[in-house]
Amino acid sequence: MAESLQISPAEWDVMAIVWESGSTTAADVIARLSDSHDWSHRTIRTLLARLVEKGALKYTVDGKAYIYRPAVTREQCVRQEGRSFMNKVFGGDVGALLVHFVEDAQLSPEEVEKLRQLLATKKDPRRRKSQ
Amino acid sequence: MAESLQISPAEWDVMAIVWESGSTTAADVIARLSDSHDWSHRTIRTLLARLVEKGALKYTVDGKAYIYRPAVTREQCVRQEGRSFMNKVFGGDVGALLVHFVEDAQLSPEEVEKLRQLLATKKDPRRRKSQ
DNA sequence: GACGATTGACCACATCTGTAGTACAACTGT
DNA sequence: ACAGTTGTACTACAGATGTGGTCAATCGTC
Repeated sequence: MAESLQISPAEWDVMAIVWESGSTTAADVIARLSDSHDWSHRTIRTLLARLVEKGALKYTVDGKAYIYRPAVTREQCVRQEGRSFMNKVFGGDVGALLVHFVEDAQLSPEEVEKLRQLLATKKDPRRRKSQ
Repeated sequence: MAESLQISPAEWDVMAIVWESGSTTAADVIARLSDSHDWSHRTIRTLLARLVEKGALKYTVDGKAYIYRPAVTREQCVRQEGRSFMNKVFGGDVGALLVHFVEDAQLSPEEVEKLRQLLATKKDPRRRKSQ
């Protein structure tokens, strides 16, 4: 199935809402984006249409309006975006990427601990498991 | 100074070389990119010109050719790109970002250990800082 | 049943990107 | 001094992106 979807930053904001909702209408997306963005509803409708065109969203008709649903999973897109970012900025070096974000970020002690535990499971191959 | 430079993926490949070299000529960049990319030298010259125009590179004239040098540091750009990526894909949640990359990546035991140590310095405020 | 609000379809338009081509000047070898 | 080589400047052009307008169908309302 359609690999390598190109989702632009503005489109991500729309996808984020649809992923979160599972299924929504344009009106809902518009309402939810109005807090964070100063976009015309036209703009958002255009983005929705483009996402459908790209195959990132699908819709069913419900009376007058469309019900939008994701056609790709968030994980899929995150993985893809993540890889292309990693390649672009860190030349594919995950280690460097992680070091950068750990250094740049303000992590709470809880997050640090969580990550250390997560790393612990990565260190020991026996606990790696399931591919 | 000039915040928010927009450096495209293709331009990053060029910048990567200039950052690494400190200062180079177009010919050198072209030569070094020929391994990894199948770009016409025209394309690379265009990218160099655009980067100068954007203020990411500067040059001095040396006889016939230009000597290009970075006008912005790699760290600056990495930080900026990192943040916009984090905001776009992870809604600004560094923790989620780190978890994602740790899970997605194949880290060598050495890398895991290095990261755990790095995290250790983050956890304890007393050891923070030290450079 | 006409009317305004809502919604999708289609259109527009400037800018950015990827990817080059053309023109022209300078340096170089003979 | 002239031609080839090399380098920069200017131009091109299609597809992606951000941003939004016009139009016509539809739906609820008076």
